[in-house]
Amino acid sequence: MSEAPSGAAERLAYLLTLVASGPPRFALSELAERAGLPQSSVHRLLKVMLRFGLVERGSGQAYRPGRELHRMASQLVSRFDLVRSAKPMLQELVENWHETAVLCTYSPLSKMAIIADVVHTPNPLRYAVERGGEIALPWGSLGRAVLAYLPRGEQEAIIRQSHTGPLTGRPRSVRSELEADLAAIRKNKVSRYYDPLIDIAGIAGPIFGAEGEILGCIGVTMPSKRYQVHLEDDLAIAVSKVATELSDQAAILQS
Amino acid sequence: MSEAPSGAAERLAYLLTLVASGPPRFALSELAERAGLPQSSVHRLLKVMLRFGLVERGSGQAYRPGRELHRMASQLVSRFDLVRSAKPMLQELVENWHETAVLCTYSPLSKMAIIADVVHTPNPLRYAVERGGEIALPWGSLGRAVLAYLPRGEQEAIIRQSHTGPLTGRPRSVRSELEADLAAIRKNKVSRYYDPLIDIAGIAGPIFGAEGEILGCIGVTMPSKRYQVHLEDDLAIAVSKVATELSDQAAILQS
DNA sequence: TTCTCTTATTCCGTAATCTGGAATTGTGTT
DNA sequence: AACACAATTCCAGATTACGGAATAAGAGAA
Repeated sequence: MSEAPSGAAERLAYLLTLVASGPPRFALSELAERAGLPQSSVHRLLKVMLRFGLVERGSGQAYRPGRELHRMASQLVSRFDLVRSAKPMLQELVENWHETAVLCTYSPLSKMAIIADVVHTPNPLRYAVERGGEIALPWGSLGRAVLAYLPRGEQEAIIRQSHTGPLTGRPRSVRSELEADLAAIRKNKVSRYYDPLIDIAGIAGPIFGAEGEILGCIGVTMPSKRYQVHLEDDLAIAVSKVATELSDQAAILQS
Repeated sequence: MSEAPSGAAERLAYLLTLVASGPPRFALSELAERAGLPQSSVHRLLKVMLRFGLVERGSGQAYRPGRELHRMASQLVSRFDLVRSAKPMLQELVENWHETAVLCTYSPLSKMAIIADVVHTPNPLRYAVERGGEIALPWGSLGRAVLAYLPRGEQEAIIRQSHTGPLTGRPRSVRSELEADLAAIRKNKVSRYYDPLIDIAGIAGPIFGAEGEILGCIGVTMPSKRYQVHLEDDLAIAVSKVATELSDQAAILQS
């Protein structure tokens, strides 16, 4: 998606994603630059979006995401709001296990997991996990909980195009090893990750939509030292339980 | 917007609104029919939306709203979720005044107010107000609370194109009368409506966004007989207070 | 006010893309 | 296997998109 999209339809879709994830106020030229498109073209498309209420004019010459976009958003969200449903579960996990609990949603466009919500551990030693952060799929418990359940083709593409770890800079583990890990995740319905080298570990469970597609994951992360305490399966079971519960909710509310 | 949109960009935007407000599963032919467009054209556009994750394929040959669309939605909603913020206020209004409380959001596209949430009165005599219902702006306290704050041009267009009331079938009140009512609403910051003929009455307050644009309104509706009880300003003040509070929240969270 | 600078908007010839009916392929069913 | 129905592809005609350059409109300063 890094090449400039061509054709009015593609460009509109592209601009829409930029607007939705961009600031609440923006200039035409700014959007044009972010999009890598000529201003006159962006202007023309913006006029269409304006007519459909997807963007609006703000004070001065600024643009802003439109009310129609917000309305569409709340329509979709009201059907099943993963973030809202998961909130109490994240809190409960932290309550019971004193480790940072994270909810990720998978973005099929960027092929990454995006941190949708976090509840931090009370422990002062913790990672700076922030809402909106992006997680590459081949590393960590969270990413792999998602990766394991993507369709083969998508998996392939993701694994092939990412060669060095985001934190370590090391080449990723051997292909066969990763495959085995993913198979294990599918078998146990839980993703465990432990890397003493960069002192990070975690346990995560996948969340599925109404048609079995992977929506994201929920899990806990911690320094690898503290992971020792959780070698038993009780934390894994707890994580798996909330993940399943969220999947069930998604299935029910869509049917 | 009833004429079939022309041009790829317009059509994509149009399809997007249909998908977002449509069922969680749909067929191409079904969407084509709803859109009033030939299947082959819809198919071509759907392919683009597919590439951007705005729609996805479900089981069988079904389509469904895409995860990217959901992600965009939760990004937007997390900034300011009017519906969520208003919920406790609606409940409080019903608690204190025993009349049905309603939250509307304005849709600039359809130029109507849409019922985003309702908490019903415990009283058995009540109107069947339902979430998702559309309200024409020139009638009732809710509609007018919005209409009063639209830009002149938009107001004009709406008033001119709607001639008979949705419930009564009567011609709308004289232009000058309506203008005076709207001016009064702007002055009092509250919209009062009382129509014994169709036995309906209500009080509503406008909700504004960060840049002063009207987002919707919150109010109470009741049979006109019970309205007598609320002639004093205390209910109006209560309604106005929650409306202002919601506007303030919107302003803060966007800045 | 008037001037200046910045940013948005319009213009317009070129040509790439869109268009939609018809034909084809695919899917699920009897 | 054969059917019905839906999705997908094809293709020639023409509408529309394209973007650089010119113009207009705002914002800010003097």
